[in-house]
Amino acid sequence: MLHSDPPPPGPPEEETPEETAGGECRAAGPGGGRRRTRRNDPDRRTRILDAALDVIAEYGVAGTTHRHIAARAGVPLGSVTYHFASLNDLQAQAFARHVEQQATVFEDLFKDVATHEQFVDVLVDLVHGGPARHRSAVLGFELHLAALRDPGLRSLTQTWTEGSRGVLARFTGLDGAARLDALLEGMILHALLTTAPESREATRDAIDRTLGPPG
Amino acid sequence: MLHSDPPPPGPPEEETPEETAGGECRAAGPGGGRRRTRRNDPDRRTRILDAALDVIAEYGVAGTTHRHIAARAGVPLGSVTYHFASLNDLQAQAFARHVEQQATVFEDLFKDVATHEQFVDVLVDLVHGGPARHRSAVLGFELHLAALRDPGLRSLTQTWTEGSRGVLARFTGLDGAARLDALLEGMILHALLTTAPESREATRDAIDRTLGPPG
Amino acid sequence: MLHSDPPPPGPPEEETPEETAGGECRAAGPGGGRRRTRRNDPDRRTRILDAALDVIAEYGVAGTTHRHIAARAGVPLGSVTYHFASLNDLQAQAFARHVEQQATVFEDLFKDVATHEQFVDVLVDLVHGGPARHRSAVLGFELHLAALRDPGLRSLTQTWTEGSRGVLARFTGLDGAARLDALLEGMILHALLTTAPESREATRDAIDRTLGPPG
Amino acid sequence: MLHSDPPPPGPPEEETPEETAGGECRAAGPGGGRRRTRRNDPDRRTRILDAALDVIAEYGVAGTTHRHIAARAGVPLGSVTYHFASLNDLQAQAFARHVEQQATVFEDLFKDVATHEQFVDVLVDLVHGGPARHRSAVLGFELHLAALRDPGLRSLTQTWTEGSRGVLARFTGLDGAARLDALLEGMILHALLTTAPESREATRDAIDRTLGPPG
DNA sequence: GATGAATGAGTTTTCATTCAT
DNA sequence: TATGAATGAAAACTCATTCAT
Repeated sequence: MLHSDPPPPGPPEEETPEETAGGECRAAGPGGGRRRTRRNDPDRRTRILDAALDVIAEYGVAGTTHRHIAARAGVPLGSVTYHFASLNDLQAQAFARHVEQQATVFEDLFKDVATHEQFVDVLVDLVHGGPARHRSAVLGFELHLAALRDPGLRSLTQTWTEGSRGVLARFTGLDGAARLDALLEGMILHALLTTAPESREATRDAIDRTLGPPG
Repeated sequence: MLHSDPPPPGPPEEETPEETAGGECRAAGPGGGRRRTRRNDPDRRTRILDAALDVIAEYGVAGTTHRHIAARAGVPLGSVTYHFASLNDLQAQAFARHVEQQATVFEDLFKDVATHEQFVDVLVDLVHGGPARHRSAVLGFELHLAALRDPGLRSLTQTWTEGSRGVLARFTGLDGAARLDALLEGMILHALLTTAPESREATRDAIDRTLGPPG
Repeated sequence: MLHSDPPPPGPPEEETPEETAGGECRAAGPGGGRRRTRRNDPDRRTRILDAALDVIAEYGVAGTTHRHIAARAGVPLGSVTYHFASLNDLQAQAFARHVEQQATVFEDLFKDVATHEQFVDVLVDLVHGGPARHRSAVLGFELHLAALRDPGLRSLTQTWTEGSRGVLARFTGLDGAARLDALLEGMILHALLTTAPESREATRDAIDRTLGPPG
Repeated sequence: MLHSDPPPPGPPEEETPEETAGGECRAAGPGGGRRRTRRNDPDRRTRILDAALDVIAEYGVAGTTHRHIAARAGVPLGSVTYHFASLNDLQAQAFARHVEQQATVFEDLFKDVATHEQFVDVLVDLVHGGPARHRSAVLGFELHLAALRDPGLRSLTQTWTEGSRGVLARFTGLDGAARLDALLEGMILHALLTTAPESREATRDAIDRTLGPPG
């Protein structure tokens, strides 16, 4: 449920080239031999996915088109439709990549947390992340909205929620994690939109209450 | 920040009547039947706005088109572009209408609340509102996302937030209202998506902690 | 063939209200009594015509629409369609008004011409009229182009040509007028477009040759 | 400034083929007939440009639409918008092509001119070109009008004017070329519109005076 | 008489997707 | 394998015109 910006799309993790996408209608060439001219741009697929995430974050799902994505990725239009069977497919895979990345990022946030104090500090940072977290926060909400209408995306939101709650639960227990999850989500959304941000103290207070003894 | 469904928008589902009018001036004999074009429809504008909200709720801002809206409102396509200068304009006015309506609805929810018990009950109902609240909840989040990119919509989200916080603050004080607002937002979003809803008790517990003494 | 800007649309010459246009399909009311509520804006018709000429000059025939004209004239859209049966009609009548006005203007230009010297001076002024003549020059060429495709406008161009040649012929004879007419037309067109205008001397030279003894 | 008709644009008049392609991928059995979609059409772009010029000549810039052009070129509508970013763009490129073509045509007219007599003969032919020159003459004036409003087209009219004057100047000197240019322009415009064409002798006379000794 | 509302046709443009190469 | 060309569908929007009031 939390998000921060993914590493720059330089050298990503060399996705397995299982081409589920593209040209699934095409008659297989004679012999189906796997020529390897493709090696010259091995991470184009992931470049496209990252570009798609950029576009979704900037223009919303409504403004996401093959052309925008191709332009952002710096690849020809045909390359996008070649690598992904449909725009829906591409969006789904992009969101999947985002969730995967954010799971790691989120996990790492708490790597060095030893005390409750530190734990809360990290959470407050998360809410007050400012522009640095803008992209990932927006992507998170876009995914939630999209999942509302596309059941195929539900597994992603579920994975995400479970993952982040799992991390939080190590510090709060399962119930506290659920409460915290909701609270953070709401506070991040408001932080994105407000012109008068809450103080860090107010944020900390809200978190403390959620984690403290029942009222 | 809270929402429930507005009254059903008049008689919808009446697909575009496909009126083949035009240029019949010289063909109609003295016995020409009087076609029932242009019914007097004084609140067509608002019907279109309600239809737009329906469409946004169902398909998202991404899937909102003049055609969808016209079909849903039971008016010809040209009628939509006649009443609204652009699709953006229409969306903005629809959201404005939604915010206005929800302000009233939200206010009314607490009209008869006398005790703290009753107050919390209403809040829990809000989160667990089920399909009845689906439409307004979705519209709320769509508006938030849209406002993220269109500064022109910010005043709406601000009005909304201030309004609902104002109502809540009568029971909780300003700070409590802000905390509650965020918490409810997050819980409603999760309630929309989850397949395993939280129990009412868990929801009540979260609310109680947020309103109770600091941890 | 020459043109300069018409007088400001203040008090025009009170066109005869022969409403050939508008609502020709409407069933005449009982008794067809001529109520006189219309007297409150007697020159609205001509205001619309002048606005149409403005729009044609500025945007070309291609950009001429009821809406543009209505906006320019400061009248409601319905008023334009009420006074003129069709857009074509309106354009034709606007061009007719223009030709009529320009005939007068052109005539007046030579009112005080006594010598050949003065005559040529006026012609040179005409070509070098600058922005003051821009509108009428453009309208002249728009009319010519439009008349190329709409034979109904031919009588206007013919009237115009005959009129201006008639005036010129008083100083040059018929043949000279025809030559002069063509030369001026070409020079005016070039003057409209060029960034490096000819000198007045060059213009005068060209006129002199055209009027002088055969080569 | 001069113009004559380009070679006929390939095989026109072949209305849009109404190819109902799309999404047949899963329906075509192993014996599915091989539809002859997408013929290899390397100069479709220029065919569209020529069609655009035809349409402009026939209906004017005002009547030039994607649909008209597509129909005239015998290509589907989408093909026109694929090759040209906007209708303005298309018009500009079409005009550019026209100017380019006419430069050559104009040059060629004078290729074999050896004497002054022959030179004047060619000019008189130009003015009295009749229907054969209609298209290019109209296009010339349409371009001039369009350039009046779109500064981006000014370079075209400038190129054109300079080019034709350059050719004329070889026979007349620069000043004479400018005078001749204007005179011819005006005479061609009048020739297009008049129902009573001037005699060739009158045309020759006007040219002679323009080229002869100053009056 | 005059006009705001209304509408169907048509405009430009965008776009997902297909396919020849 | 990869891509530029191509295309049908549909999007947003414009507009001449009609008509109830």
